[in-house]
Amino acid sequence: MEQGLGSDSVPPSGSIDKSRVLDVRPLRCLVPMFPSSPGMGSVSNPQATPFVCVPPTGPFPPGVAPLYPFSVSNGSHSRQNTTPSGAPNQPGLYGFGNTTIPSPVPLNAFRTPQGPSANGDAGPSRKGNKNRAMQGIVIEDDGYSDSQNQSELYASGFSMHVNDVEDGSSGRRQKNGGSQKRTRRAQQQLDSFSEVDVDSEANRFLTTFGLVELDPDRKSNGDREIVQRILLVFDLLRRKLTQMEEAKDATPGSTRRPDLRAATTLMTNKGIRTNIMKRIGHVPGVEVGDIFFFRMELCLVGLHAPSMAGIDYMSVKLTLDEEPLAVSIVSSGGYDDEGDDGDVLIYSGQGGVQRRDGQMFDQKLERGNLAMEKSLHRANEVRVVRGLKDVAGSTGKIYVYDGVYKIQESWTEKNKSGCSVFKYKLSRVAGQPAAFTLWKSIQQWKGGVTSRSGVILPDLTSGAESQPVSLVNDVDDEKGPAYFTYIPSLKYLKPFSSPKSFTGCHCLGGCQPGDSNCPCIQRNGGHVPYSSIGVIMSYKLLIHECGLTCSCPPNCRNRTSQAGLKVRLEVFKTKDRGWGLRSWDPIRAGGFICEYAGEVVDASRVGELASEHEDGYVFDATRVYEPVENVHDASSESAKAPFPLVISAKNSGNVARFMNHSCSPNVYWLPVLQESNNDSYLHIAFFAIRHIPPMQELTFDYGMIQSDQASYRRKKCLCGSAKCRGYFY
DNA sequence: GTCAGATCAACTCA
DNA sequence: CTGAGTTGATCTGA
Repeated sequence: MEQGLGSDSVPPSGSIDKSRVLDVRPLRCLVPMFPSSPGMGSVSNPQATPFVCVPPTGPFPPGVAPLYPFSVSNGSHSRQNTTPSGAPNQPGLYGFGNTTIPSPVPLNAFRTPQGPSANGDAGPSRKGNKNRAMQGIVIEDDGYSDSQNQSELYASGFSMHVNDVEDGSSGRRQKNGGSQKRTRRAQQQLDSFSEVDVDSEANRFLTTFGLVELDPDRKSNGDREIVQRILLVFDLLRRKLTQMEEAKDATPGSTRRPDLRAATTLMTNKGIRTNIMKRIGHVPGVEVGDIFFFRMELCLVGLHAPSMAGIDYMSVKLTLDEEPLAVSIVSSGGYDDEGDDGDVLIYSGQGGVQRRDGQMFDQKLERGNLAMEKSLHRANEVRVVRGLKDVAGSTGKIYVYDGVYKIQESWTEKNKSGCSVFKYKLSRVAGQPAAFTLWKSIQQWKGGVTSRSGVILPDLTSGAESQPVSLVNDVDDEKGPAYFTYIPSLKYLKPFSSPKSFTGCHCLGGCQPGDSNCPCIQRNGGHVPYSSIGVIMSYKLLIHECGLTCSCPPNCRNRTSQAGLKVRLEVFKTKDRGWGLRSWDPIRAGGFICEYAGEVVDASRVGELASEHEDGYVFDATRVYEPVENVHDASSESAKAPFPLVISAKNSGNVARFMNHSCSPNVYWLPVLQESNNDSYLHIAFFAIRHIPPMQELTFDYGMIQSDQASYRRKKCLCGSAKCRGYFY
């Protein structure tokens, strides 16, 4: 039987003839009769179809049902009486809020205030299985907080037994119990490393970041904090698993998927995810412009649930019937989506491709395509995630949340193989911060097509770095910071001396993960601390990089911080905090950004530096750092450099001297030690805490001073974060 | 009608 | 370029 259609609304035949659904003509000529949609009438073509669209709020013209003809029942015209007009609306949430449709009654009409909903009496037509009903509804806190529904929720796959370690060895808790697929998979995992290892790693991160018990409310509805923490734990776990894979099996051909493994561990085994309640419109905790590097990340934070499919949709109870509405799409260019000026997107429907042999056939008006069609008529907001090629050169993709769009029209086209494909034209809802268009602008700046406005110097390093660093002021008249000499790395007059001699490694081709004989890898606990693209793989107190006496080449993975800038940076004038630093390129969580260059200050001279401290051009590794729960894992309680390194960047330094303080930073530093014979050179390297979208200011926590000088060095903090301490040093 | 398990589709990712 | 791999929706049968 069909789902989601009440017996009272089924046509005389007694069941829905699917072919009729699929044969519905492309609905491009259907135009919603929303009173305030001028211009849309121009595409109207009344003769093509007997269907008439009506405002979701009604009133419905006589004989016209709000839904598709095949679900019309005799009593349809009386349905408006059944919608609770007094129900509190959430303007914006459904995308109708500030437009011409003041009251999104149909979309939230299904939300029942209290008990009755638990018994499923939301309407006689409530069919479909429980999952469907539950996922189809945007729920207010009171709607689903009763215990029955919560137990239903967990029964549908969200385990609460987060500490259930003994379960780990036997594989994941899953619906399809002992299928061969799973056994084979479990065997493969045993071959690499055991589920127990993964589980304990996951538990470690979850404990550190306070996610062991994720309360149901925050699973249903996220916030910025929980979204960032979940993404952080995901990426830490993913990197850890990658590192473990590499150590076990150095052959690059092995197709393992740490991203999937990490996501499954968190979502399925631990129930760590948020915004699992699908909704129309923005997702709490995810901001326009946020970037992601894996599809599973979209899934974890509830931005886009399907792990592969491009269209996410939900069932919404509009009147007595449920209908699918699109909630989000991922545009990855896989179906040659074309023609967009940044605010308009032409999106292709899904399906039409045989996955095995790539054979094409006509797309059908079902699933996501049907939901898109419905959303066109309902004019609800659809989240758009743009998939872009990673400019950093690696094969991966970057996903940018570009905010909400509305579907303007739809039609079908014949593709190259002669099969029909659905097309949807979406345009961006106005008033949202630039996201995708910003990326396009940056591409043009880089290509020299258009120039960045307010550029004072195209490259303030004068070629000292491998990448230019622009100096930009589009805020006021200031022509630049006080004069200084640009040097790309830290200048030592005299190295620290280490007690025991170190002669270095002999890895002529660079230190390779899994090479247990390499002394540099040994010093790093058996792992190369960086990935092949310069991402720090796990959080340590200290990184041992290869030094002067190592035989490996300069491009050795274990010399990442010596290799210079990886991203295109600019020094810019902030509104109220002097000069700051930001990046044109996206930066992955853990990505190396730069070191802190300058002159090493003799410890005995530190006292003389008061004025430089005033200027903020001093880096002091001897400061006390608050436990940075968002950065360091539990084993690294307080970061303390092994040597009392103090750096002055007043007279000479690099881009790092422009990085401002924030109490909620997106960058952190680690001490990096390069040893040769009895000499120790300590450097300070900066890494991204989380994914950083282009043009977001880079900031780190300057740390605390524990001395009597503290009080007069104290400065008012303008970082503006919710967790701001109010001052910094 | 409900539920669990199986199957299927999907703009992945290395 | 190929294939192992995931989630969520849908289907099936008891």
